Amino acid sequence: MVTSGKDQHSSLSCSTDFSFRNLIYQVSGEELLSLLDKEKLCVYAGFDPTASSLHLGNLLQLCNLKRLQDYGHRPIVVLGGGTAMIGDPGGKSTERNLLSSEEIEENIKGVLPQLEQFLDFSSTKKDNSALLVNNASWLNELRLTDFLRDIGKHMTVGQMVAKESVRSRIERPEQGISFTEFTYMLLQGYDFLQLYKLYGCNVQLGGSDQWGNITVGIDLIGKIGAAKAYGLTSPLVVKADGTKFGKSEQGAIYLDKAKTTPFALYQYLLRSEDEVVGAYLRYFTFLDHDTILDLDHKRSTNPKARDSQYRLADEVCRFIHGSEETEKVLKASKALYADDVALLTADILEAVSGDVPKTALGIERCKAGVSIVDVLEEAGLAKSKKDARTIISQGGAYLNNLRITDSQYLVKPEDFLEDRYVLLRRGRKEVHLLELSQ
RNA sequence: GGGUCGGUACCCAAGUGGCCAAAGGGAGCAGACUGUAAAUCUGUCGGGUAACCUUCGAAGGUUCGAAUCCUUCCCGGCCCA
Repeated sequence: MVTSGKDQHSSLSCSTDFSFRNLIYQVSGEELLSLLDKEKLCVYAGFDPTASSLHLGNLLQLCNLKRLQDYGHRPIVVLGGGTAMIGDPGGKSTERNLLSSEEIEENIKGVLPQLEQFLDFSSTKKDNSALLVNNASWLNELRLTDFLRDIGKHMTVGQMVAKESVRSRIERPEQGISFTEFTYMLLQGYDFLQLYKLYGCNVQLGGSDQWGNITVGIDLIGKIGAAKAYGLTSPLVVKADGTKFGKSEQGAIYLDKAKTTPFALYQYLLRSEDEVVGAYLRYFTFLDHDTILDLDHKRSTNPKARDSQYRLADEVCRFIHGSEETEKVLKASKALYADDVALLTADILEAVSGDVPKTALGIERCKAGVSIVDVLEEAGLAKSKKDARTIISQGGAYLNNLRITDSQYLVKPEDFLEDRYVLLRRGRKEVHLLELSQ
């Protein structure tokens, strides 16, 4: 289908691009694909502010909105200030703890600027500048009796119970589902209806777990608005072992650099498995098809070079944190993972010191020598002294990229490169900077 | 409310008076091999350098000695009302 040729990308149709990238899991109405190519549509995706930052799990929908904007469609980002009050039962096996409105308010403050950075909201861009709305603005105004008459009347309990998100919870009596969460789909459906009424928006994007909620909206628009609306879901993004993408052992990988450093984000992506990196390149980058196919080819012929992983990490890091930050990360990654100690100049460490967790060590204490075990524990690289000893005895502790094998080792001022920094590392992954202080 | 079965470390799950910090599996962590991948293999996996300390739903009790026996309580499943 997709042939080579340098001019492909610019002339590529929207639906072809989405198909190539394997972004289409379910569509309601096949004609949506041709509409995407022929007309300028208004599309939306929602994000519930359940944390104070977006995370990698949200990235796919953000990229999709951006792609569609690039093809001339108008994206609407719905911030779920209202729906976050209720909690989506989808994807959860047990009842959620409700967030307070203060927490949601805080979360919105964090998420808002992030959303604004990924799409073009400038009004100069003729008619498809992005729009950001908070569904609290209509949901919190909604009167229960009106809602039940106008919306609830159109849905049967049978339909609602049949939705996967609800059924899976009901079938397991020990989990159950509250009426509150049961109602969630109606609120999301109402969102869609509102957006249709206010902005003529008739396409909703989401992950595959959103399908049930999206179809509720489509039904409502059909019944109340007497219009045709569409839904498009993307596949669930998973890692090679089948678990959800975007979670590390420490927790979610956030897009906020205060929560997850650009360095950590870059490293996370760099470690993507061969089996899935091709999919990630399609999902999360804006590279043209030839480049992606070329990377596929290189990966199968010379996997050792890890071209795909490097490119993925680079592209995504640039997209999220910008080029300047990414250059620093590249430099840091190169230096910190080099076996050559000579590369570890204080300059480089200085440059990366913002990207890597850091602990101060007093010079007076240091003169007497500080046990490596204590240092590892204080830096948080080991959760206890025993853990620190274990790691040392197993050969997983490094000081300035040299393996420490003696748990009696004392850290002294001369270990500090140019009297300033010591680079600690646990295993292959976790690095920490020690800074000499007065 | 009655009956009954259960609650063990991050999760699943053995253990039913001393040999139990507690089998086994999974996850995690580290190492080897590699490519900062996967698979595989090895080690580790409550805290403490150690003596030892804290842990088997909670609190008491019996005993030289309790995860294991007794009492009460809390929580969950199933059955009956």
